Amino acid sequence: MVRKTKEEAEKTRADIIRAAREVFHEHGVVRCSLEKIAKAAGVTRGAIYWHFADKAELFFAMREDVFAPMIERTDALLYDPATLNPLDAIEASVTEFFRVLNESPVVRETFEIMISRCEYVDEFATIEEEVGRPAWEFLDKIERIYRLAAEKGLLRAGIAPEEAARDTWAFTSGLLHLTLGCRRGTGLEQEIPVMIRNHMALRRAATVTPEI
Amino acid sequence: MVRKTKEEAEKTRADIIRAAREVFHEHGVVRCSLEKIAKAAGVTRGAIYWHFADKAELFFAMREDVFAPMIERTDALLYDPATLNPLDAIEASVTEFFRVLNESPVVRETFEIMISRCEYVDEFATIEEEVGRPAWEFLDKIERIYRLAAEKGLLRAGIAPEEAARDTWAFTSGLLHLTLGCRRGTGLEQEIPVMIRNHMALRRAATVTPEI
DNA sequence: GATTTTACATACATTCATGTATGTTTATAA
DNA sequence: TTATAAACATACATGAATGTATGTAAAATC
Repeated sequence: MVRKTKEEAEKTRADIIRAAREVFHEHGVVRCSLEKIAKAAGVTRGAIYWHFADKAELFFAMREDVFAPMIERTDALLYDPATLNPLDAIEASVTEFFRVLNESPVVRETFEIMISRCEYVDEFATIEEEVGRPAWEFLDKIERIYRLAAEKGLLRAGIAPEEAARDTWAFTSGLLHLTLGCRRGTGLEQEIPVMIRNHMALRRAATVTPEI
Repeated sequence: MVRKTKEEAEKTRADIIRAAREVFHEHGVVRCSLEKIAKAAGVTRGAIYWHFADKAELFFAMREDVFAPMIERTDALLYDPATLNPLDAIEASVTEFFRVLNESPVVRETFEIMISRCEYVDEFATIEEEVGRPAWEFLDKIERIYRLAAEKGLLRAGIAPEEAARDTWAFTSGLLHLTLGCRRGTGLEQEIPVMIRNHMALRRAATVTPEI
């Protein structure tokens, strides 16, 4: 059999993306061949060229597969109307991001590929812009939220919202790179929630702890 | 003429490293060919294979060329006995790091290559460990310094030295990745010293500002 | 001054990856 | 029911890139 139904074709596409992730992660995006990906997916290169124009497009599809739900998920926490303190929203969103990152191998592998297994040159140079965009959007988002917190008097006195936003932005990005770059087992993963909590605590306005 | 004097050979080696940096930066470490580097250096592949075993060794030599002086430079500020407040030492060291990064094209290109133009797989997987090592050593260094600051009562009350170290560590790493990842001209570079200053200011113990 | 290396250049063999062109079968629409 | 086109597999042409083997001329050594 050669011609498949639409569902079967979709499964083939998904198989290719899954195989691409595995092979990209093990051998690098530029270095690996489409032949290797095809074999890992149980198809031939013909199938890959049917579903994707080239390796760059396959890479982008693989990324989108993970990125879109991830952003949706963290944004939901960032903008959750039930959260009264905006700083709690930031803390919850960032914490959730790293929780998923550490618990989902697919997500983790995808980020590892993007950060340390891809050369952003030539056709991939334009992709770098795309890959980096969420980070820049995150800066805008938390800046607005920090401003909100400031208006509510929940941001520590003496800290400007823009300043807090850039600091948290750098902190988050650094945490991401360091936790991915490190060999597993240094125990950094367990510390992350505490680090985030401490980071945010520094920015919270002093409150009177209620006596019981 | 074929056989060169030792100084000429050293110049050839330096030329190759310089060319490698250019080509790595433009076309990626894995993707580019040694032929391209050879041409950019005005030699043949024979010369490269004479001076270096393979591309990985050339990459490593290029990195070391920039890394070693950089670490020496920042460590000098970090451990400067003339600096009374340890937090000043951290601030000076980090600020200097980013100053050099932004003012020296060679340094900047080298970091850009290591961060976004190299796939750390196969032979390069071991190199990743080396590339990441300074970051981990930096964590140890500033942790000790923050502890010193705490002993002197210069660290803000309520912050543990280890906690401060990890936070600054992530902040610095994030700043590096964000400033390199961004297209030039967003003006982030100018903001960096201020960001560092603000970051450190948050960690300084409250002092009585002397009245004049 | 003869010999040995050094510091490369040149040539060669091999391997591999890409893109496209061309089948081939079958779901699907008419 | 037949024509069309989807969903691939196969085959081919092409173009690198790598590593090594070999050549070679001048510097260094003796």
